Amino acid sequence: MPFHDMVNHGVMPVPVGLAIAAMPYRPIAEQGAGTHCAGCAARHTGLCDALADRDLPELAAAAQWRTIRRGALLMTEGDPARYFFNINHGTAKVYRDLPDGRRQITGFVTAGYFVGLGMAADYSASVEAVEDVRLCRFDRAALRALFVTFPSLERTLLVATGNELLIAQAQMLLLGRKSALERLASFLLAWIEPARLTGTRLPMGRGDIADYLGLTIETVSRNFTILRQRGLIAISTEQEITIVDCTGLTGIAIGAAA
Amino acid sequence: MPFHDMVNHGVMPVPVGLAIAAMPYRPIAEQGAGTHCAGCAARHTGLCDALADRDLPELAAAAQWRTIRRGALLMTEGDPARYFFNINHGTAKVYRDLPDGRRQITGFVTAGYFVGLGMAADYSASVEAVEDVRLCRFDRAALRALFVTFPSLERTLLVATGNELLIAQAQMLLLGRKSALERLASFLLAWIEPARLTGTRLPMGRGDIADYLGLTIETVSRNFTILRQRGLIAISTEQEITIVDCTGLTGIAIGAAA
DNA sequence: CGGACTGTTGACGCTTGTCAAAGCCGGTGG
DNA sequence: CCACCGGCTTTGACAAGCGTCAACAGTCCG
Repeated sequence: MPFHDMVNHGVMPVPVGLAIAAMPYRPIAEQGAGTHCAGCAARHTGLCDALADRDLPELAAAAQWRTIRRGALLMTEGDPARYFFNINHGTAKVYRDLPDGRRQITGFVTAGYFVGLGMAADYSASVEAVEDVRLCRFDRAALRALFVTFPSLERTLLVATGNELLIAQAQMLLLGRKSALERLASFLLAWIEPARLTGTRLPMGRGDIADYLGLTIETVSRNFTILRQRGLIAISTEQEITIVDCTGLTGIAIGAAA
Repeated sequence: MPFHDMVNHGVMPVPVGLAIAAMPYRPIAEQGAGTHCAGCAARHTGLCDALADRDLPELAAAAQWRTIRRGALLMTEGDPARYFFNINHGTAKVYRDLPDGRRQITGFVTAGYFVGLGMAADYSASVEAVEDVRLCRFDRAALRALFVTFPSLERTLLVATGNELLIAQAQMLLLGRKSALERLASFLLAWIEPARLTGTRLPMGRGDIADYLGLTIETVSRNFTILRQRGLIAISTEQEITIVDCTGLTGIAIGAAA
């Protein structure tokens, strides 16, 4: 449900992968993925979507299923980039830190997203699970070798990386030029299905939202209150959020004059 | 000479293409590129570097040489994305605007850079020449068709797009978390060769720097003065800039405590 | 010489950050 | 069942960094 296609001006554009509708829970520890790929619920939302069924085993040989607990790290900035990830379920935050502790979350990744697209020798950012995450982990070297046999893998990654770049451009506009209220409105429109009448619980806390929008926790909280008092959103005691006035919220998000 | 490899924290990472050393000026109007490719000064800095000499004619068939005057647009946000560009000389700015006129420059592109990497149906940003620009213009549809014959083209673009993404992440950290002084220091380190003793003239004006760093012209100007007064840089009357204290400037740029 | 453009500097105000405290909720243990 | 504790969120008072408005200086060019 997160990340909807909005108008161009800075409301976040479409994501790299579509969220999958539902994902039956199967208690998977750590194992090779070979036997699972064909019937995998993420069969057509991930990297494997680039291949035909008969070619899946070759890809599966380079992959492993993993479950990452909330708060655990998928990767750490500066470590050798051994793996490439494909999120199947859950949410993780991608971030960079400054030496004195200031943090910028450059993006949240959910089902269907790739992690590790920038192909440098070392990871360029840290990634931490915001809620429990299930994913497919690929060995980078093995994956690169498969590019020769299956150019469609490279095509899929090129499209995904290009989309990430567009999202990044929108986020630069947000961080460089939007007010706190405009940033929060943009964020909510990207994460909450506007037509949905029941409340949506965001997986990340106020601190993560602040680090994503380049603000402080207090400023985020104050602007939540402003949006609520103006009747644009509703917030339940369980922190479930509903968009009440989508038009008004969009107007704020794109920075329409006054 | 612009864009040097810095430490990780937020000083902009390496660019997608290396700047070429020198580029002899030839008054080229508008013509097919076929006869020029083999001897082109950008032969090994652009898209053509992905191909062997004997395969160049096929790529050249989809390309045209162009010269874009300072202030002219390469593309406009929202227009159908017919072309793909490879800069050979000069500097251009990539930007997005909000309806009320606020502008965010998401990047400057120089020799070796690709423009139009995010493969959407419409251009996602506007691009304007900051100084006269010479470039190779490719027809997108024709280029896509060549991907089948020459997968190495796709590989080159994937690497380039990945690098752009890393640069974008660094810029998000800059825009979201760095002070005005830290932003300017980061920018100067990316654009001026630190070891160079003679002054460097930046191709863009204060307004463009402000739009790139998410600041105003006045704030940029004030922080130039601060860096100069602290003895970190020198500025001649012709607006040529020299880095005097690279260590100190780097310390500010990465946000080292105090 | 005069006008346009770019860059610099100053005074002031507003948005946002900082510091502090209180409310709310869930979990734990008596 | 209730008291207590810890984390997260909200709210308030205040300060600081940056934006806004305005004036002025330097350069280019007619």
